[in-house]
Amino acid sequence: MTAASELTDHTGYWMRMVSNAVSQEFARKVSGEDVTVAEWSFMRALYEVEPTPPSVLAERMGMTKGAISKLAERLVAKGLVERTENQRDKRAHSLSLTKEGRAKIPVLASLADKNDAEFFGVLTKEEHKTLDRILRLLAERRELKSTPVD
Amino acid sequence: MTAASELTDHTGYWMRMVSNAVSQEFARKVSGEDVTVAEWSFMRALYEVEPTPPSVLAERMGMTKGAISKLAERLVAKGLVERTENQRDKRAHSLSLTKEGRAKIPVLASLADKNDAEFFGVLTKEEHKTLDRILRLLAERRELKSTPVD
DNA sequence: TATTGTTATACTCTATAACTATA
DNA sequence: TATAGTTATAGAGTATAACAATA
Repeated sequence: MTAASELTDHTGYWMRMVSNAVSQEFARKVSGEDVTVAEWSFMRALYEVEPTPPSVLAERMGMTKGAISKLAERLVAKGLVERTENQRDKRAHSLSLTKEGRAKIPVLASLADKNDAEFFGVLTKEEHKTLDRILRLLAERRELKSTPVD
Repeated sequence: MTAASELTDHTGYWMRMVSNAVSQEFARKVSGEDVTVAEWSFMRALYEVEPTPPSVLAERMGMTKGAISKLAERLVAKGLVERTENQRDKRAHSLSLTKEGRAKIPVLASLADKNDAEFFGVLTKEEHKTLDRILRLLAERRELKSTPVD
């Protein structure tokens, strides 16, 4: 096994390349809705769940509290997310989508559908399903073992 | 088909999540070698190929000329990449790895192996192979149809 | 004029670390 | 002291656009 052959075998390399292309194109699509990819991701994580504290969101999304804070601030400013105080612990609060935020989800989801179709449409149904299953498996594993230092 | 069920079906969403986690961890690993993820990707693209003009590299990597220029500058400063003039066309030049750059490749590749093992080791051999094949297929397709505007 | 590449500028994403307020 | 969250700072990554040199 030479260095050269190893070089063709890095899944992470190809994943980054593909993921970047998908995200870049998706960014173009959602920019018309005045939303960024990270914002969509954040809103999605809040869809159809109970109001969620920043700390929980950070763990779920694999981001630091600081990053969550910044994103939340932007989304609150845009009127898409709101904070609700925690009566028991005045340090804490929870985040949830506003009515407008919820209303925007289907629009963004349909853009995501379109983007998925563009990029993954070349795959057979079977391949696409497999890819999806594997990615979710990996995402779940990640959640179990790693959130960046804060 | 409700909005809720669509929401579980975005491959791009999961891919971004997994890819970011993989890249972040890999960034930590290569930082000890004073190299970033994008730099590794760049160096990799130059490994075992003819000296390559920035424009070709940009297309191959799905990046703009400007981004390539900036990366190249940094790698030249680090002594890992060098420019060779083009005698026929004085506007143009080609990029290639220096001796030190080439020497660094196996080290970085072994870190990439380790990172891959950490993240994709949970998969069966068959799943891993399938994932790899699909990603490459998608990467090739991307190259055919899209390079960002410049 | 068209093309190769660089430079200037700006913005997103995200981290680390210091800090504030509350517990 | 410990914890929840914010803020300050910084750097990677990458785009767009204006530019310079050469063709």
